[in-house]
Amino acid sequence: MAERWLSPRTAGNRAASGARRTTAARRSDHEPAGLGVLENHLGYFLRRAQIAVFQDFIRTLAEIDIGPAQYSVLTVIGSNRGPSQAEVADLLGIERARLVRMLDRLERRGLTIRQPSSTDRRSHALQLTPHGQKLFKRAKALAATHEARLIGRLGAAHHKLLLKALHDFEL
Amino acid sequence: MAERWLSPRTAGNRAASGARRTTAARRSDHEPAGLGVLENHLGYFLRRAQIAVFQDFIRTLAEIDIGPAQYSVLTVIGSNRGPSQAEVADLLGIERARLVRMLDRLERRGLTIRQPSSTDRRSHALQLTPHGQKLFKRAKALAATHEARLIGRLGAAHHKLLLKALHDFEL
DNA sequence: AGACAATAGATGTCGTCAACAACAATATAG
DNA sequence: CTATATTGTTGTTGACGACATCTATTGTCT
Repeated sequence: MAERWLSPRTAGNRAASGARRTTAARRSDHEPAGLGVLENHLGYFLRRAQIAVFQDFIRTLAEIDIGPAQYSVLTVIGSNRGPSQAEVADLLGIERARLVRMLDRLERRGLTIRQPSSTDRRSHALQLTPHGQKLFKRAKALAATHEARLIGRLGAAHHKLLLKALHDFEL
Repeated sequence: MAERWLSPRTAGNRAASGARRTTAARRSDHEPAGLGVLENHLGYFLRRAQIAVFQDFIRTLAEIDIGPAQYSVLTVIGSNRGPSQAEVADLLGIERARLVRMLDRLERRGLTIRQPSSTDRRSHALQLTPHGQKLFKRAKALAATHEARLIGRLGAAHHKLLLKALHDFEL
């Protein structure tokens, strides 16, 4: 079951939309509600950073209706020659059953196809369609815009530091 | 709609369980499947780090069946005097409707209660029950174990650096 | 060569998530 | 006093995450 720290949402939060102060904001007139020990948990801040970044990504790619998960799958398919579903699922760390359903939706949108493997009749060689390639090209450009915005906000050095620190992250 | 980068899972991955190499592993004998441009996306690595940390948290607190979301809610309720649902939802950045259902489940477990507010008949003052306080105490101890393990893995300096970098994260 | 094990992909199912909508009761603003 | 906003709740939807089970096919072992 997916679990997550709950954390303050970013763009689109109710507090941002309402003109009046929220109850929480009013409360801080006397005794601000606090996060307690959550302040010391890396997981909590990882989650909220992830939410913030994902929301910016989703907003940025909204015009082509591609979310982070779809982008990951398109990227792996587009970067490898006819990978199998097992390979894609393994690489991205998702259940094969889940990938089946994602591919179903991508196929319905005409973005990817399942080609019979020439060497293993159980397998498919996944490919982007011409339409999928075109859309993926646009997705990459938009994703680059999103990442540039992150870099702008964090600073190039900070962004690089985070990328490196998280890249080597292992438990 | 919840979105996420897909990324390699950590503990419990199929590759870890099977004795034989996976298709992806075999493939690397000739042409390793790659992540493509995902390698350069902060969001991708944020997601996989978050997944790794959450899974360790969930394993660590499995004995008391408390996930990150429940822990967050219990922490805010336990750290504030009779907060309202609106306050808790605002602070944690979740929809009020969602908190209602979470509180329903926590109440069913006998961990929290909704006291009528003395000042606002629309509101509840949320509280941990004695059982909830006891369980929350145990949860804090287990969460500290989880965090200590993170610190052990990352190194205290690295952990602190990440915590600070993510703490100030804003989009 | 044949039996058995493993793999690839698919479908079913369940509880929960995330989000949106709509509503009633109550508080606040004017 | 009336209009607007807030609090909490219920309903609903598509997707997620996970597990189970199945068929077709390939690989391994004897």
